[in-house]
Amino acid sequence: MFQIAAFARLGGVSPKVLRDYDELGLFRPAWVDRLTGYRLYSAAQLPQLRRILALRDLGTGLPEIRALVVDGADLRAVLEQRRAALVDARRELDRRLAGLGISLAAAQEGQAGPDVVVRDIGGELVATMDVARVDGDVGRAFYELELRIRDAGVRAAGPPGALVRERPGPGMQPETEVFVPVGRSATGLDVRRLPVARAATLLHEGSYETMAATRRALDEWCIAAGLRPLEPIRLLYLQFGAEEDLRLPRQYLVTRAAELVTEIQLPIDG
Amino acid sequence: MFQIAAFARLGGVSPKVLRDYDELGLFRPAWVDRLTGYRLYSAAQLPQLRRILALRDLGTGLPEIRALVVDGADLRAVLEQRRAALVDARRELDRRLAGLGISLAAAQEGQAGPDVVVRDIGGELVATMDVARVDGDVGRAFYELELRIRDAGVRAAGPPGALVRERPGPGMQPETEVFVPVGRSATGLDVRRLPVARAATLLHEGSYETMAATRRALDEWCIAAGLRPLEPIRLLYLQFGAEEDLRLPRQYLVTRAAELVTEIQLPIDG
DNA sequence: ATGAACCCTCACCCGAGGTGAAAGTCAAGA
DNA sequence: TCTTGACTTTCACCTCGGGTGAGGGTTCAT
Repeated sequence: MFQIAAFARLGGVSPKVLRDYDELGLFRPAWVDRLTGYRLYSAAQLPQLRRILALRDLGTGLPEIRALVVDGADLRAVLEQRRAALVDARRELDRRLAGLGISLAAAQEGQAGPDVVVRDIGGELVATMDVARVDGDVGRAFYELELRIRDAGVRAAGPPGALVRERPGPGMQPETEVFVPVGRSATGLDVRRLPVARAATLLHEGSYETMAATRRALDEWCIAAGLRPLEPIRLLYLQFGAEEDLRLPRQYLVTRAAELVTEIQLPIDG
Repeated sequence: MFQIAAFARLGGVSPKVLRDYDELGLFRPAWVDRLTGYRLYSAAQLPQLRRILALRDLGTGLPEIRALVVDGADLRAVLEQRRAALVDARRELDRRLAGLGISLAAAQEGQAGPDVVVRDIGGELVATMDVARVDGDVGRAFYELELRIRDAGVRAAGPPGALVRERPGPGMQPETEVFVPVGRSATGLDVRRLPVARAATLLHEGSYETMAATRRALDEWCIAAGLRPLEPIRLLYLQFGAEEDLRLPRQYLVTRAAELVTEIQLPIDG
């Protein structure tokens, strides 16, 4: 029989871990001295501890390990699930490393890399208007859309945006649809829910005239990260200049071009 | 200006995170209402938040992010360090996935996979004896070594083991050296410190006659995990049968072959 | 005036342990 | 027999990056 420190050394863990596992009912000592409370472990217990540690290294939670080791739950199901989780983690890791490479290359030249954030977007209820309906004039499309929203007695619930299909087909012009988040549907409005999607997002600061460069940087980032960009992309006008009678919440208005903030959201596959 | 919930949505975080970052001094709202305590954020702050989130996604700790973003520490050094950490994590992840593949294949056939644990070993002070000095008789080598240790007035500090060079050279026989951990050096003993190394470890239960199969399983595991095994391997006799007058701590003694426990430690590269 | 949707602080919870205090146990050596 | 040092025990509190909920204040539209 081994005292706790000796056994912990054999297992490659700390005594505290063994005491915690004892308390959790996950791994109990072979013998506990009634008088002193000393925990004593046998060498035959070591393989069992090793199994627990192997599962733990796979990222299995302690309660789940207990279900497996103590209650005899289905090992294969858990292993399959752990594999899926590890594969996901690996993909995520690869993406981070690729982005890091770009940031480091930029840092080499004293610049800052693009702060791309991959996250889930969408799910908002929005009122939409196709820009083609007003001769391709985005500004006027927003104006008309706001007018309609006001007429319908609805309030904008967030910053406005646009869905852009950059390559709707060979030789075709980009198709743009503008939208404004709304709280509820109403007659006279084209209201639908934006699909939820995973997207690589990058902020563009300043004039819209320099946005193409930011758009390209996002594309390059995605390609480096091994992500396949999808259509349509989304633009979110987080801070924009507009006529006062666009009845958007005041907070999105700004006058100086340098203060414009636009988010480019590039949906990705997987 | 945005209230906290709206700004949190734009950043893709929860309001609690923004409040925590404020308290940490990591990211403060552009304006705080004196009367109500309401935090108000500007769109111009969003890029800064995104930078923080990008660093966080790389696994940078919040205090370190603060050093970078608030105190203007050296970004490149941190990025390099993060890259090293991520590369390490990726290697670890690949290893776990490979081991998981073996376990799943075994589970497919209703068996249990080998519970290989990769960890750092070594660093102990040991008294050694070359088995060649007693005509290759391992049992006798242990006996002689124990005798010497006793004569030197030293106590064994742990289970005995062996260093085995399985392929010392083309056409050569394995070379074995036995050792016993000791607390201190003494005259008449060959005492040295075992080198610290990263090793894939696997327990073998039962008779020594079936140990070769366990040894092979460990080798296969390493190859699948893309690890290069090194020499010499270490065997640790965690529970063994021996004559009573080997003055090892009583706890390592056992009589029945089924209760023998031996750890095979295969040093690996990286 | 009232309800809904915000906001504030404060306190506690999670996992998987690390750290340290106060006190008990045990074996070897003087 | 006494001391010393290396063990052990329990208990409580800390870590990190948040989540959750209570209790109470504010703002806005109806």
